Amino acid sequence: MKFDKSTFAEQVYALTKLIPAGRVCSYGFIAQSLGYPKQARMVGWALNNCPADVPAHRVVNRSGILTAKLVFGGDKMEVLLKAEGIAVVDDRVQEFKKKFWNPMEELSFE
DNA sequence: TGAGTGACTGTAA
DNA sequence: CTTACAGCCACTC
Repeated sequence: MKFDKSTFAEQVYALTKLIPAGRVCSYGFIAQSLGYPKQARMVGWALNNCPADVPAHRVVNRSGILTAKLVFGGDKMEVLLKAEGIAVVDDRVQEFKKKFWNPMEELSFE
């Protein structure tokens, strides 16, 4: 594991920061990538306490739904995503499968 | 110490 | 894709 030196939350931040603009990822996938397949809720918790430099708006649930939008406090999340080229309709990411970012492809986690 | 809650997910219908 | 149920962990009261 590449981030095993950091805490779970720090790992989440690190991975989230690596998400390229115009791409999104799911809580569960991040958790799984870090070695905690059932800790999706902890990813959400971590991002809830995330520093300002973490692009948490690129992280959605498995259906591509902007569950964090409400917590973001308005439509900031949706605006940010749209600014990066991600179509958002009714709190849902359009072409979610296509926009999904797979950490394994970029980082060669093995 | 224990019950309640949550930025979730897998399975089933 | 949605809805419903159960499981999961950390945090708050």
